[in-house]
Amino acid sequence: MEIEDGNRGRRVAGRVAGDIRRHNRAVVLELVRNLGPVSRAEVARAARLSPATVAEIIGELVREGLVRVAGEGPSTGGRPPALVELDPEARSAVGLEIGPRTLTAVVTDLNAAVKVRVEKPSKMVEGAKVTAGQVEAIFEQILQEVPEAAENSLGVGVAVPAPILRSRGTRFDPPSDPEWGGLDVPELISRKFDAPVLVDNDANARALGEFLFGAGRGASNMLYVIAHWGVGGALVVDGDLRRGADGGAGEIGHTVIEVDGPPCGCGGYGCLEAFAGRAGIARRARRALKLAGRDRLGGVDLDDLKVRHVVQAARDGDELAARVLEETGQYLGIGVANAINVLNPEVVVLGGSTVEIGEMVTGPLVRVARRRALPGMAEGTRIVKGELGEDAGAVGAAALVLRELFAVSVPEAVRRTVV
Amino acid sequence: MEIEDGNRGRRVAGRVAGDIRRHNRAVVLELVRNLGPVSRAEVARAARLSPATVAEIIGELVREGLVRVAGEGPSTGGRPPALVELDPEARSAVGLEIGPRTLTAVVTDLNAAVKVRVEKPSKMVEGAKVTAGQVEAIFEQILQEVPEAAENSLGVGVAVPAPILRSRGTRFDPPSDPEWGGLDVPELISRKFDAPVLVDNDANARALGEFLFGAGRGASNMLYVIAHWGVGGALVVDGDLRRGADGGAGEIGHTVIEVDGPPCGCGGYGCLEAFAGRAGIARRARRALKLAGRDRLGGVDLDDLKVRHVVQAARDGDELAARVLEETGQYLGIGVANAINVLNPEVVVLGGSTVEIGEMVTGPLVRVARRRALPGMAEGTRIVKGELGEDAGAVGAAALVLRELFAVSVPEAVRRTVV
DNA sequence: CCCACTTATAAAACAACGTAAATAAAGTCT
DNA sequence: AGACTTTATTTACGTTGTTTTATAAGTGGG
Repeated sequence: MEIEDGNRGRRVAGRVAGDIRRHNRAVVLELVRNLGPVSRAEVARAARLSPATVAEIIGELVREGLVRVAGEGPSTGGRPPALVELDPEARSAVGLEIGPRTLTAVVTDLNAAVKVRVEKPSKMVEGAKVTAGQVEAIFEQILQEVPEAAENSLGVGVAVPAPILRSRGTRFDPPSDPEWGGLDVPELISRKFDAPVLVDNDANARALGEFLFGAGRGASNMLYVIAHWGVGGALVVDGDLRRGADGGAGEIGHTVIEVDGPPCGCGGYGCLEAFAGRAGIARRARRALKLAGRDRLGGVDLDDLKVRHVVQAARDGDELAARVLEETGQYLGIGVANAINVLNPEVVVLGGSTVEIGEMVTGPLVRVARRRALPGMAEGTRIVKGELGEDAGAVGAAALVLRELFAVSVPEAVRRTVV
Repeated sequence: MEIEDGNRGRRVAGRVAGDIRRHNRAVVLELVRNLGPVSRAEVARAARLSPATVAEIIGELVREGLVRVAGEGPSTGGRPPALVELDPEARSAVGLEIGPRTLTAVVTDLNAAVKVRVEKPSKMVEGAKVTAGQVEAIFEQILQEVPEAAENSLGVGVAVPAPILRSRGTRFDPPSDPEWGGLDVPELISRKFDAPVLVDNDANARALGEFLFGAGRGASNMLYVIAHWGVGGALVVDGDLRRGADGGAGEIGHTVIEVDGPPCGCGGYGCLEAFAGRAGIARRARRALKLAGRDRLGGVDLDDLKVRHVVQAARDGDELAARVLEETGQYLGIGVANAINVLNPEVVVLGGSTVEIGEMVTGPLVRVARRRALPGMAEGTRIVKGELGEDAGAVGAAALVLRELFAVSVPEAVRRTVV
């Protein structure tokens, strides 16, 4: 119900009765989801709505199958409540993560629990055509394993490793690969799978997943940080994922933490990613080894050194390697501290392979983030690892769809929907 | 209508019919304000509401005196429209800025135009008692000059140079002065002036002023930066001022831009403020002079060197001083670039005395901000000086009150209101 | 064991709000 | 002069949530 008008870009629109109903329906559904088996009366209290209204909405949800009765609760001095809960099997959602080397798709229930998982190798460097073929193959396989997937599904969410800017379309061109040639993801998927398609970048999708179903549940302000090949992020401000003016918000990886720092892949200098991205970690490791007069690490030549070798060496007790990882955490901690100062979130959720390295990285990360944030600012901030695990990208993509059901706030204006 | 509930901190609340009316009233009033003399029909189109609804709401606003008819517009082939516009004189607002050395109060109309201005010197170092007395004196003077101020006023906004955290009260204790002793601003003002009082920190107030009445008008995403004694900021995200989880959002001044940089007043190292705050500028100037083997600048001894001496020297052609100011702009530009990457705003508004130095600072600031933001990110971002001038703080404080009238989105949960 | 008291749920009367359609008002255009 | 257009107002109506009332189904004291 929000529109763009001539008012210099500000969105202003009136509301009608249907908007109230949509809002209250989402509020009730979200409360039923979160409070587990719960009585209508308690939902009414939590939502600040009258019992009558809540009863009617829940009746509607029960008729639609989204909510089911779940026995009777204990009496607290009166008639015992009839409990209701979300029926997670009522509908499903599909999430597809297009990674640089792999395609991962999941079919989830309404709790974002993975029910079917399909993975196919597909290196992006092989071009858009090849990836398109693999995407089609994935959806064929999904339909084979779950023939009713399309009808039962709320839609398909897609996470792509590139910004989805308002000023461009759903066509997806990774910035790292100018030869790619463009891939109109919704168009492609709608050929095989008859459901709405929503596309967003992978950091936003993961953030949304953690916000709705993972470590950020219940927070109003959340910062998500993903440290993988690059370093990215996404923001939840006052209860909703925020994309900024053009959809590019959250790019914490290219904030400068060293004015005259090393060059970064983005063309700048001293970006966080130049220190704590994969390439940056390897670069620092090589430099440290050279300074120490060593030309090998755990049997690997300097020129072939990858992050996994550094991790292995650190686990095997190599102190230099351990220090490189510690510094990685420290750099990330500074980036996180900076973002905490700007956003003052109540929770920071960390994801990505660099975080998965473990305590060697996250320990210093958390310590430095707390120490270098403005005193008082980070005290109330939890800094935790994501809960969505290895399939966070695909599950987050599914969350793009599930959000439509649960999100209380008005959905974003930028929705890339086909059919 | 938003409440805190047990749902792990997330705010969820149902809406009722009255919420619709409140929302639509604000939408209509905001459109009338922004579109100047405008017909009911045009407002209806812009608001996506039916002509009937808009007519009724405007009738209500006219009866209340907030809106008045302003002649007739030209016919476009049919009945000529009766134009309506905001009557800025209908009500007033009071804004008080408590600065480190000065108290400034303004009485404004509904367009935030200053009608009365009262200033009193009051150094915060003299303690809360003295300041309290001066605040009372200011309101006495206001009531003397405009006896009807209290009845006519929507309320009093107060901007204080300290974070207003949700976790603390309205009691205001500047972090720089532990001896201060606390000042309950709403309580104090309500002794003299019978109107609601809203308190926020100065950066938030200024940002709100620029957003509603100044350089940020019409934007949805805005970053405000104030470079004065320190460096601060505030955020508008998706059409509303955002304060973060605890009210501390926007502290751009203490983001780290140099991992091993110079110590900052906050206890950290390499913060933006350590380079571009007043103390940082003076420190860099002294250091540059020493390196150049000079012990004076424009007749001033190194130990007494203040920013104003650097500015004077630069204006008089001193190249070293000019370079110090250029670097100040560059450091600020890096901080702005970092925030642009995280927030992707459509406009950055600059304020504070350091920005007022002029092109010598803002030129490099804008250039560096554009160059060091992620490619593509800053292209659509305007970077401009604030439009509210010298009284931006006090006018912004008044905006805290005016916002209640115009703000379309739900008002923040944290309102410090007395009476 | 019964009766007063709670608590939960359902149903009916009611009030607020916006819309659609009809009507009136006041112009333009051929 | 007559058809058409645009703006504004009035009226009937539908949606939505609330309040009130009734009903169901427990608890607890005497």
